[in-house]
Amino acid sequence: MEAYLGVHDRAAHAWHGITDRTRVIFGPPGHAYIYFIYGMYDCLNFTAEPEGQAGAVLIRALEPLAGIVAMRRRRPKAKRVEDLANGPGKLTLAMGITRKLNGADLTRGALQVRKLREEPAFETQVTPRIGITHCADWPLRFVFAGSRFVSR
DNA sequence: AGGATGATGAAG
DNA sequence: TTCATCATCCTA
Repeated sequence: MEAYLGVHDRAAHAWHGITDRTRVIFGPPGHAYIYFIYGMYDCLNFTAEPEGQAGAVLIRALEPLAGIVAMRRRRPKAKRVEDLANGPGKLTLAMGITRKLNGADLTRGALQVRKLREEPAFETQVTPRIGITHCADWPLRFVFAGSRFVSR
């Protein structure tokens, strides 16, 4: 995952201020911000700041723990389980997440974030963000060190 | 290394 | 109304 900080972060969509697109980033925390990119892909973020402030976390990858058969069906090009959701566009494809869920409350409804059943077996490592041009060296990317499921 | 593919925001 | 840009993925 990667953090995007808001109006002072040139790499963040919220850098432009409140627009039709960025409205939910300025809304209450715990909601889904989903945007369309490169004419083809949706990317999933969680809003993470109080209402009125901008800040969100881009979910770049995940380790499939359930629903793997359905994920394989949605991503026939992925041969290995590691390739099902090891990128922000791949992740939304594998999960069947689209912009229809933009603004959804993550504490209830179709798309929910739950606590892990057990603590992850990895250390969290902080690195620069990837795939951007502005502020690319800011240490705002958080990965499980050594996990086979992180994005490139 | 380059193409697919279209919304977004800013400028004119 | 145009234009550059883009928090990507895939094939080569």
